[in-house]
Amino acid sequence: MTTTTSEKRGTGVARRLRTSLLDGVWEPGARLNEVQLAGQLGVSRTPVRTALQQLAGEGLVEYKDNRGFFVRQFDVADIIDAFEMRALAEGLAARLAAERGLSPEDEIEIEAALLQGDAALKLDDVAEARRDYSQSNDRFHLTIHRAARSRLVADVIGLCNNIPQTLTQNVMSFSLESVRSRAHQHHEIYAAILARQPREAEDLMRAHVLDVRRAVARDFARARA
Amino acid sequence: MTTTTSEKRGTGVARRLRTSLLDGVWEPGARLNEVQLAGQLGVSRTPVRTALQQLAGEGLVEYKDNRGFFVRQFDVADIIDAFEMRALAEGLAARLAAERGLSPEDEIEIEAALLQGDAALKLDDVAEARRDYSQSNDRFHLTIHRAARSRLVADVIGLCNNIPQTLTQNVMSFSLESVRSRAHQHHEIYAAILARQPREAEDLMRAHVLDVRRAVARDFARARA
DNA sequence: TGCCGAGAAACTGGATGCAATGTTGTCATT
DNA sequence: AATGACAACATTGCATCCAGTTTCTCGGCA
Repeated sequence: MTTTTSEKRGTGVARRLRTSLLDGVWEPGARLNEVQLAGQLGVSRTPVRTALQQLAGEGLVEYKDNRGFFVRQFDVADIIDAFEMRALAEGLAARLAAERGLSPEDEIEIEAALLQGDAALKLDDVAEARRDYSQSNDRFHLTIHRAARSRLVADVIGLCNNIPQTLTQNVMSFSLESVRSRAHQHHEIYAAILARQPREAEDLMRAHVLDVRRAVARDFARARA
Repeated sequence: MTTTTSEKRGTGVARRLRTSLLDGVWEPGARLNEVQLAGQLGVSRTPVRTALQQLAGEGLVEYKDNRGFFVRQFDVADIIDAFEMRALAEGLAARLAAERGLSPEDEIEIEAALLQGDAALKLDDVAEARRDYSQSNDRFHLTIHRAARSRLVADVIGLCNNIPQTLTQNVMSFSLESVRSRAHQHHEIYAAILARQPREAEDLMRAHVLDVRRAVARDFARARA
């Protein structure tokens, strides 16, 4: 018996499968049985196939002829590449945002995100601080993606983010201290965008993402030690 | 009655639709009727839907709830953004190729591509020259993508290339002279990769793609005049 | 003439059935 | 005991069918 939350649209199937994939519910390389998934999700094979097709396009699952869908497995190089690509794409997004200018709504949203982030870092409850900061971080970056006004750039960043989530998310939960050390970068990036300085915004954002990459790598190494 | 070339696999449907889309067979924004396409392709709606979903992931068509698939329409900003993104992604590919090194097969392939390109530019028949150079250009870039050994980077470049093809392809057919003026860049990029100089390979490739963008923009403007 | 709405037609979303392909387990042979 | 052939089973690919939504048509009305 399934929960059957009465999703109004088939995309809900893709969303549910995506979160399961990102949460690492299935082993990397595992075969995804359509009838089994259909049973678990309370729908027929058709929407399951639709969702899997979509997720294959996002790079989360792989398709093999006449054999169906398998959970994509990532290695260390994939994660490194994803950060490199993300640094470039987010840098471009920041540059475009600076070139095309922020809408009043975007300004409000970014400033709210920055406030939320600063407040989160002063919290005593570590779990709460992480949750709040993570949310503010998402708001900050998402708003810049929107401000870039480029579907392609947004798609590319989405592609990059789909990849390491499962690893980085866990790893990210370590050093709140290192997060704190990078908090000022968000403010500087915002200032550059506001001042309509595309070159500077791009450089700052690119360096910021690469800093995050470094921090993740460091925490990852520490976790293994 | 359709041609029914007896494709062995459903992916053939996606391939045929993709080429039709890139060739501009349908108006931008046109609705793609599933039963009609199924009839034309000689299959049922199911594989057509599968293909359209895949093409939606590639950004060639758009999906609207309960209304089906529509031909994606691009504007000038989309094309500019695609070149910017492609410059970054191809630059990254060149850097990764320089870092990870070329396989002997890749070396052979690139050198063959360069030879073909040089030969093409000496041909008298302009149409033949264009066709040959275009092919050599594809070989050159595709080999570098492969040498980068990064599925994500290859996917991103694919995303970028899906976008302006229909416009750039036509426009590209203009200035063979401007193509000739950039021919040496391929050699320089290859030299940098061979010499294992990632930074230089990235910079050269990025500049190369942006040069192409400039040339396309110039030819486009000239065509309108 | 132009606008609006009800009903009809067309189309998509999802479920199901069937043929083809892939997988697995058994058993005989060496 | 290992291997290979083969048959039974499981799973996918595609076609078709039905239900819900959208789109079109056409008559009514201002």
